[in-house]
Amino acid sequence: MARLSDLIEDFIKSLIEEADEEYIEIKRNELANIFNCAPSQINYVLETRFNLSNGYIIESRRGGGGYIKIIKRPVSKDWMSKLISDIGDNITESKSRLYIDTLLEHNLITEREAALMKSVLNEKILPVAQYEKPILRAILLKVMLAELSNNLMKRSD
Amino acid sequence: MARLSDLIEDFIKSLIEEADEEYIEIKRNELANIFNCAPSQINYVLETRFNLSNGYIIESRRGGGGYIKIIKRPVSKDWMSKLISDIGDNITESKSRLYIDTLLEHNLITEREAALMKSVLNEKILPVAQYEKPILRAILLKVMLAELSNNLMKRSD
DNA sequence: TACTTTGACTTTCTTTGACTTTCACTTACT
DNA sequence: AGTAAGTGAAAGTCAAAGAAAGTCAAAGTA
Repeated sequence: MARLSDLIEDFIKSLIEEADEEYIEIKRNELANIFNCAPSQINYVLETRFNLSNGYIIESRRGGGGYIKIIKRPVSKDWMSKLISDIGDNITESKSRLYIDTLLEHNLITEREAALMKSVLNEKILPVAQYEKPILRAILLKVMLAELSNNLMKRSD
Repeated sequence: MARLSDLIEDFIKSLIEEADEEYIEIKRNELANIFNCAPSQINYVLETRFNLSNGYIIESRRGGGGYIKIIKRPVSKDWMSKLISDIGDNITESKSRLYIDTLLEHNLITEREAALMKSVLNEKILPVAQYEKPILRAILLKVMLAELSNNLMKRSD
């Protein structure tokens, strides 16, 4: 007996497949309606199947005209995915700077982009406990790399 | 389906686009009439999409012959530092996206930079407790803006 | 035991409408 | 003629209603 969550997962993936772009927008209630389930079930599916480590980014808005946008980041099969898995769950500031400098050296990002990325990874500004900083930094770096991956891949192969 | 506020926003922006000057004058009631909405809806759009932080100034007059003047003003380093202080110590994701869109509109950043910035502010990826997200987001946004403003300064004449 | 499903409650954003304030123009009074 | 009061035409304010999505924990299931 297929789990509901799996059906919803497949459905969303096929929507993305059919779409011209690498993302789709859904209405949570509509989707819940199609599958005749609680709206919060959709959130569960998104959290468990469409999170960053699965290569997806979610954006949403509440209120009238609200929506959920599911963006696919094809980070799986190229060097970028290796980068991302290399980073792991935590990373020091100096290591993360090295990654960024490498991208810069290969002209994959601009000086300003590098500066922007570094600014956010700065040890001093991260407002969390000492031991959590490398964890937070790893997530921030990964999400930025994922964001860039689309663009970078197009140029690099 | 599409938010009424967004339609009105787009309409106003295209009016400014077409205008010879960097401003337009509207009649609140006429505009409300075009969109078949309550006049105060116009105020809502102005407050949320055409405020100072978004790079616009509003001037108006009541009474007979009244009008609303919407002025698009060039954003500068001064504007940026004002924005930084306006942000305060917490901010929602949608507000922060609006600010980034403003930078983009005024050609202070590229599409890729905008995407990069938005990615780290994403509600779903910030790995901290719910109530801390707006706080962390404010810090990240401000540090990136500061970095940009630095960078712009170097370049600028 | 871990994963899934459900539902009550919360938060965010938008839309509407009743009421208020301001302004230009007219009318009335000295 | 000059001022004061009245009138109607704007725009402003604010709170309530509406429309989504988010959260969290309890209950169900494999």
